Amino acid sequence: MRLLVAECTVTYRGRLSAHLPRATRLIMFKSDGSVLIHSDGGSYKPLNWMSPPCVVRENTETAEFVVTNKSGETLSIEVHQVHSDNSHELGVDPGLIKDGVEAHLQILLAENLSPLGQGYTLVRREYPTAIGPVDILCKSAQGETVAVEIKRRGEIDGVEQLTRYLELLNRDPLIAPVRGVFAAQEIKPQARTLALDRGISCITLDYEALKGTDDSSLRLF
Amino acid sequence: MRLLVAECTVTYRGRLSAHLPRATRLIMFKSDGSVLIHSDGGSYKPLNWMSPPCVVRENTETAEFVVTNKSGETLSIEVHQVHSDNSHELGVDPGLIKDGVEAHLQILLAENLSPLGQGYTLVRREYPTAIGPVDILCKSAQGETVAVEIKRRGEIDGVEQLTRYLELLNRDPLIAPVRGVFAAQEIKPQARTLALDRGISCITLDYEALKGTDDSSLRLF
DNA sequence: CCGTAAATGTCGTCG
DNA sequence: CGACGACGTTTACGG
Repeated sequence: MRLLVAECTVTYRGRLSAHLPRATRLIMFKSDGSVLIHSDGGSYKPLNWMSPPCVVRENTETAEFVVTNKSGETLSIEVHQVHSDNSHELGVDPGLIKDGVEAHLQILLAENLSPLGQGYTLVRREYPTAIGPVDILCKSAQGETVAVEIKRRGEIDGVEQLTRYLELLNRDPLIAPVRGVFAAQEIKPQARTLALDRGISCITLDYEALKGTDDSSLRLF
Repeated sequence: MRLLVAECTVTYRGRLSAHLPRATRLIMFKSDGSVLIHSDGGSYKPLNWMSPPCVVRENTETAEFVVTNKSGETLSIEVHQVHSDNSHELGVDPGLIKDGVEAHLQILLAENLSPLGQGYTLVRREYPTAIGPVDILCKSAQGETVAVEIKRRGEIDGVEQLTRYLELLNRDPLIAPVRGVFAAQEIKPQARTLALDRGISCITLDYEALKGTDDSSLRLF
């Protein structure tokens, strides 16, 4: 990894055009060819960048870098003044371990359907359909089939997604009628309104409470 | 901006939990308090990070950094061995200039509706409804009202969005019936199929051609 | 390689 | 400050 702190001017041409006027920035060259240009603020997103796979060509005469990828996108970096230029050998990273994403909510809810109500039984998780898998398919105490869509944050998109599944499932006379449940840690008002308008019920999930009922906790770290 | 290249172990606890085993990485401390941890590969997204506003507390005894934000999320960085540690004064960045995003497509199409067909007239751009603004509302040569949804890349979500607008607009007897047009630089096959199934027509837009018809080109850089 | 869905999404805008 | 949609979304996963 090469870290170049320099006054520079940058232009990207590709899916759109973007230009950075002359200023001092950090230019990060990663060993896979990717390049990131960071200012001293903002969030993790660089001002400008090129994702791998790509090739860096350095012109030492003109102090210009041109980074290109296969689709013909280019990132041109004109270096006016170098403040610092250091390279480091970092090696391959062992990578990130995560816990608490949607997949975990799905596993925990499938193991314990009680947030849905009494007497629910699991048909299967990731129930396959022609337009993608339904997160959880189960049956209520009364024997109704119930499709559950799980989100960390419940927004309109998720309701639309569940609606498409329900439409398809209800065309199958073997399992119709199917009722929909929208389950999320947090449900936005507009999503709740749309769901209820379509006869889909909403429940909010408590990840910590779900994890408390799980006998296989403390697995990751 | 402080650039620390070091062997480290990192743990994030917040919306989820995430852990990075011991390895050599770049730790970037920005002047607004934000912290980014990068490996020597992958794309622009750091392995782990904390977004501003947040506070960094350094414990020089234990060689540990703890970064906290208002919501109580924490990022703990345990430093085992320092390879390099440099700070730089970068100043405020003048920021990025962009050209070619959806807003430009919308402006250009509103100025010249000919891609829709002959004799179309603009009612207004960003036509307000209760569930959000319709990109372009116009009338055909035959006097039909037409709602246009513009995307750079046309996918299913965009068709769903236009469908919701059409449903709402068609409830208003003053402007009903309203026909839908899905316009994008590129339309995914599944989105096209869904649109046509719902009686929505699809057109692909050529940004360069649209810009060619625009008298106010070459404004940005 | 395409297509879909998730994301500690982030970022802008508008109320 | 929340809601909502765009993003050079990126990233992971499945066919």
